[in-house]
Amino acid sequence: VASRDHEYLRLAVDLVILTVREERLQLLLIKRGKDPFKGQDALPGGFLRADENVEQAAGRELQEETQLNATGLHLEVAGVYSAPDRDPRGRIVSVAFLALAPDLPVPTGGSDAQAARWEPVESAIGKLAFDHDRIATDAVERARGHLEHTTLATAFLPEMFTIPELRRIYEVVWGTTVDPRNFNRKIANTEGFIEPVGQRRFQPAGRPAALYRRGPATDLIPPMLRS
Amino acid sequence: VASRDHEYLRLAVDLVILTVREERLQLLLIKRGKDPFKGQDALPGGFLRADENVEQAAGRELQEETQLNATGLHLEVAGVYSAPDRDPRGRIVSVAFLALAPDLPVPTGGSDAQAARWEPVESAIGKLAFDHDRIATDAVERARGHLEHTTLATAFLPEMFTIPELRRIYEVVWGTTVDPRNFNRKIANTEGFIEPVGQRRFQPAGRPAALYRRGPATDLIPPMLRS
DNA sequence: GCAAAAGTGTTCTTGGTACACCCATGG
DNA sequence: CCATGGGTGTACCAAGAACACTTTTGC
Repeated sequence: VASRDHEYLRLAVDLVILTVREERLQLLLIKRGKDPFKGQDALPGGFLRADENVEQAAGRELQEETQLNATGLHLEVAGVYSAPDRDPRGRIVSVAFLALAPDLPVPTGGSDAQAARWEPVESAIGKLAFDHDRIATDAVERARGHLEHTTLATAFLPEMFTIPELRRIYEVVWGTTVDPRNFNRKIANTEGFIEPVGQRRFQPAGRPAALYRRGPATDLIPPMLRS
Repeated sequence: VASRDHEYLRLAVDLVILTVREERLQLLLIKRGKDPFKGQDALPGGFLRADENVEQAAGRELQEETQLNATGLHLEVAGVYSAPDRDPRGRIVSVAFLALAPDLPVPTGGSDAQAARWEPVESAIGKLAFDHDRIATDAVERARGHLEHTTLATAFLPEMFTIPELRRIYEVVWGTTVDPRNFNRKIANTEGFIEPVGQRRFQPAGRPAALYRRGPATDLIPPMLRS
């Protein structure tokens, strides 16, 4: 492992996959199948291979450990964690990725993991293996900021969605309330955020909501600030 | 070097150090003293050592290669570059750092580097070694965005500065003009951005400008948008 | 008709933009 | 007094906040 100055090391990717499910912000966790931390909850992840970059490694690990398909999922680097003693197995530096996913079917366990499941962020953070509590905390805060300045909130929703559903994403992720009347006009006035699909969604009660899909815009100008 | 799946590798840090100098945004470059790319311009940087994290490695390399002191300099991770063939010496993944520095004395060459110097970003980018053109381009855009949402513009200035000097930072980094009258009130109304020091700076002509120092605020709310 | 939820209009206020004007210095 | 640049005041307008009201469904 070591050479001059211990400069050879292994590079891991760890994934913070968030979704909004049952009106709560939830985090994808696996139960570790091996030591160290066997049986404890952790972020999905794994080691970089010789023929891939970190983005490809993140997509592959997501598929292997959770059966989720990474195509179409927004995956971005959220941080680098490199404390020399962060992993008892030796010198391992981790590149953390953040992804926002729609409310997908509960994932099943894959190769290295005994089981994968969604858990609300408040109860998940505080009991994770390695330095994953810190990684998850940082990534969640990054996701909250993204909603202010980008159109990424739609990544939490399926292909077609209503404006009230989009608003609830903001409320759940931020833990605040958002005025439905003002939200509607804000979204409608932002060119390219959403595009009408010409259908409506019927519900148990109340007026049906119009359906939309994602538009081409990525930045939200002016930003939507948390109150 | 290689083990199963070539999973052992070396981790480098590369530094994008920006300053505003002679009314232009400039980038700190070194001329490479060794192959590969010997004699070509590149970003300062080097390998992670066994007993340090990437932030410490970035500060150490900055000191070694450019004699600049990293204490007090804002250093942040700006990206991870991990294409398998990005370095002809083998599998090397690089963590890019961004730093904003005041107009410091021209640095002298250090250990690995034959010479270090400032060069305007427009002429520097396009001729750098490795994938450093890409790294520098990404980091410069990140710095431009920081000025909109944070108070980091003051990092380009010495401890005491005037409001017109701060305004020129925005103009130079963004390549736009900013109305001096409106800029003054915008800054003054942002609690904690700057604090008056009670002195004035005399100049060849015109009314002396009041001196300020950085305040405790880090975020700029509401943001200062580029026109 | 009534409850429930979607969606519109209206007012108020805040903050950005544009620009006229005044202030403080050196020569 | 004039040139030069720093700094203030004011009028206008766009966008956010608060909230009354209308629309469209199921029962």
